[in-house]
Formats: sequence, structure tokens, C-alpha cells
Amino acid sequence: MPSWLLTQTGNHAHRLVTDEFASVQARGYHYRLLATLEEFGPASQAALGRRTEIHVSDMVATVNELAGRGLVERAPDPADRRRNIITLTDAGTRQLRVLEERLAASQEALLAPLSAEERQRLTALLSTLLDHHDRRPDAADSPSR
Amino acid sequence: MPSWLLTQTGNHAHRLVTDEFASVQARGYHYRLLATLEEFGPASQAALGRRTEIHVSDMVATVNELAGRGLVERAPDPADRRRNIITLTDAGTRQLRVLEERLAASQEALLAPLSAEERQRLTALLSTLLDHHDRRPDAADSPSR
DNA sequence: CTGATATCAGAGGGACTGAGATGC
DNA sequence: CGCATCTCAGTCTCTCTGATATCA
Repeated sequence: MPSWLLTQTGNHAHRLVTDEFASVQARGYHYRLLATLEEFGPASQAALGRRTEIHVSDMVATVNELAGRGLVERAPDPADRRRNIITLTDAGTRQLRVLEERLAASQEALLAPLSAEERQRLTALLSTLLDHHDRRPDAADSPSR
Repeated sequence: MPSWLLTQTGNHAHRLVTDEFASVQARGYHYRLLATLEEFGPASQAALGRRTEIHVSDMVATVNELAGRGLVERAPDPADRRRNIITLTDAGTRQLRVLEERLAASQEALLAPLSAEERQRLTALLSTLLDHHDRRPDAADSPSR
């Protein structure tokens, strides 16, 4: 039963990554936010929530944690006083590099038993799945999202 | 990045299954426990914990929930008074059938974009991964487990 | 007024830790 | 005694709901 396999391996992958992140006092949300900030530059919390797919209310806590450690900066947007502009700091960039290393390491650990060819095939298959489900978020009942 | 793909598709699979289960007031632990009871027959909570890989302390709560709805029975083991023997009831068997249907449905939804051949390849690759990591639970530091 | 933004409180599933009581 | 079993009380990550205050 493939969905069992998927949730199991997904669990396993998740645990490997989570443990690696935990070893540097980080978690998944931190990486996703830092990586998105580097890729797209400073943005409001709501915009970051849309890009990272982190819920707005969780974004508050995530930014709190990262800002508390000086990895991002939270500044009011003078152009729109509802917004906070979140900016990646130099320390945040360095932390991101560390997290990327950790991620690569757990990647290797996870895929150890597969050849380069097999890894490619796996990646392709999973991409197909994700693509399909991204294109039609909730095709069943609710056309909205 | 394959581990990102894996956690993402794993998440997706997990959500599909979880939603299906929730529609009949069940969750993953319920299915795992009921299915294991049918396959291996009555057993103590500790034994069930080992088979299902549900933590012993979570097993207590899971059995509470299922017993409260008459899907399993919890009876003291006369041969070893530390133990409770958990038994699947007829209602539990019927519920298991329902959960299996739900599982099959979410399976189809998940794998829709893949051909039969591709599904097989995916299953094989994931099995390889799981096998490898099952055989060496924590090869890194702790030889125990 | 409608809608977006940020915040806070809380819930829920899943996995795990630690401590206690009982019985083998 | 050491060990297994069951139970209870928490922790942690991730996801999501709801309510509220503020501002466009």
C-alpha cells in the first residue's frame, strides 16, 4: 500500500531533518522562512506566509523566535502601517548556510541505499505527484482555497 | 532536493488519509491498531505497541478511545496480571472495513497522476528506503534500541 | 463597509520522555 | 532484586480555527 509507504518514508525523512535542525536549535519553520527571505528578499509577514505556506498565526511566533536571536529583523512598513517588513540579517544568512548543510547531510543519510539513477527516478515520480496535487489543490469539492 | 519532496508528498499523503479517517471519527492510530488486531489476534498493549510502533503511553489512550466506542475490548490477562488483553469486537471489524475503504479511496486520489508501472516503481523505491532504515534503526551513535 | 494585516489563545494528531504503581 | 506492563502527565513540531485590534 503506497500511501502507507509514503507516509512512513515521509515520517522518516521528516524525523531525520527535524533531528538535524534540532541539533542547531532550529526547526522546519525557521529554515523555510530564512530560505524564502533569501530568495525573495524582505516582505511582510502575510506575504511570507503565502510563500512559505506557513500559517499567518504561526508566522508571528516564527518571526518572534528568529528575531529574538537576531536572525531576522522586524520593522514597521512606513508605507502601510498594518505591515511589518521582515528582513534577513547577516547572522540569519550564516544560520541559513548551517541549516542547508544539515539538510544536505540528512539527505545523504536518507537516500544512502539508492543509486544516483534511482534517486533521479524517485525525484521524478514525487515531482509528478506534487505537481498534480499543487495544480488542483482541492479539486474534489471546494474550488476555492 | 529529494527529502523536501519526500516530506511534502508524505505530508500530502498523510493529510489525505487523515481527512478520510476524520470523516468517520477515526485517526491513524485507530486504523493501525484495529488492523494489527485483525492480523495477529488479541494481544497485550505492550505487544500491540511493538507491532504497531505506537508508543506504549499512546497505546493507553488509543485503547481507551476504541474501547469507549465498543470497537475493542480490554480484559485483564488471568495468566499475567500486569497485562490487559485487547480483543477486536465485531463492531471493530466493521469499522476496520470502513477504514480500509477510506484508505483505498485516498490511495487512488494520491496516485491518480501515475500509471500502473510508475506506481510499481515508486513502491519499489520506497520499499528499498524503508527496508534499509528499518534494518539499521540508529546506525549512527546508539547501537541499542 | 470590506478587506488585509498582525496578534493571541487554543486545539488536534502524531511522536516522544519521564515518573509512578503493580506484578513477574 | 531486576524487568515488564500499564497509566498519567507533560513536551515538541506542525497545522489549523477563531477572535480581536488596527489600518487601507
